[in-house]
Amino acid sequence: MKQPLIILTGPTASGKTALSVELAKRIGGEIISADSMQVYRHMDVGSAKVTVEEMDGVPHHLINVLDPQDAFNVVTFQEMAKDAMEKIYANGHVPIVAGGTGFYIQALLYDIDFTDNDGDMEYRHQLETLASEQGAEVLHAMLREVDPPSAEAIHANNVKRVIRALEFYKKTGQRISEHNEEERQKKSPYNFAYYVLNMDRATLYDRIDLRVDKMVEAGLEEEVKKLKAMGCTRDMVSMQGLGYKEVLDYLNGDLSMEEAVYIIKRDTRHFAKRQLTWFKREKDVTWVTQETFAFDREKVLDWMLDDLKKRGIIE
RNA sequence: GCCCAGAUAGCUCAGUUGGUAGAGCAAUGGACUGAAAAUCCAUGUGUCGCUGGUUCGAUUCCGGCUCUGGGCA
Repeated sequence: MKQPLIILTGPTASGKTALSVELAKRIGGEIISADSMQVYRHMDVGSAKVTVEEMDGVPHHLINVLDPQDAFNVVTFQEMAKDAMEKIYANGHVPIVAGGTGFYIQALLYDIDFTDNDGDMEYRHQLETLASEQGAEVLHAMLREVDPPSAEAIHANNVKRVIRALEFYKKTGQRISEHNEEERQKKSPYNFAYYVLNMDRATLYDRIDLRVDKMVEAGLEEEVKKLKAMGCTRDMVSMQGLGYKEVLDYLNGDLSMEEAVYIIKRDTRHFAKRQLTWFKREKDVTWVTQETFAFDREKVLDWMLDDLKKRGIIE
């Protein structure tokens, strides 16, 4: 018998957080955050982190578990999330994965195998300098030597992914293109429902702009100042978050606050669009268009509960 | 009131020595399997302000008008 798993996602500012808490309360669920920024402590306003009041007594996992100096990636996410799931099942509860990082959701839902090869930082840096000194084409040519299908699929300018493909080959002796092909065939080991919250694009963009303004009012600048004082720098994973890198640039005198806010809004819109592209491609997703429920949370919940029963995920 | 400079894609602007036009940004679509709030790719027709004239042909030259900046009174 497959274990139940509920996924509740959508682009930023689509209302995931509030809905996930309500859903958890109704079905006896616990929440696992699939968010690459809310894992970090001291990063509350910029990551739009759920507050303790908002949690309303519902257990949340993978929130405030790392320091901003710590690295975070899919693999650690997957490990931590699987850990949390075991505990939740042991409690007799249903895990609700809520968060906007599609890649993380995929890794968990299909139990993607990231094999046990460690990231080779030294090799990465070596390739990075090679790329910056001799150009991206050189790296791409190297990849074409060892893994032609990957070279075909990955654009030469996408240095990050070219490096990962090369690193994978070096560490495992296998082509990442073959590995990906195998993983792509996987069926989920869970009895799941994958909800994606969405709404009219213009409405979403308005909400994003409004949310960024609220973040600034809520003290984004102060938060980043503290992080900077703690020694956080742009090269850290945590400081690549939207809102953080821009305010850091502002604090370093490279931008005016006005410019920083403009960029945060713009890039958050771009991000939301990318999230949507990801979910569109993901199979087995159930789209939840907010307009059809007149943006009424109760109505959405009623519909979801009904849908979950039909799927046999809850009783 | 007079003088000068503008008026071209949603925005900022370039350009056509007269043969109906192009960049950046925005926007849209896409990729993604150990950096993913990251990284990367693709897509550019718009009464060239309005109106007369010159011309085979005007967005481009000339006149008038309207609007917007700036300057002088």
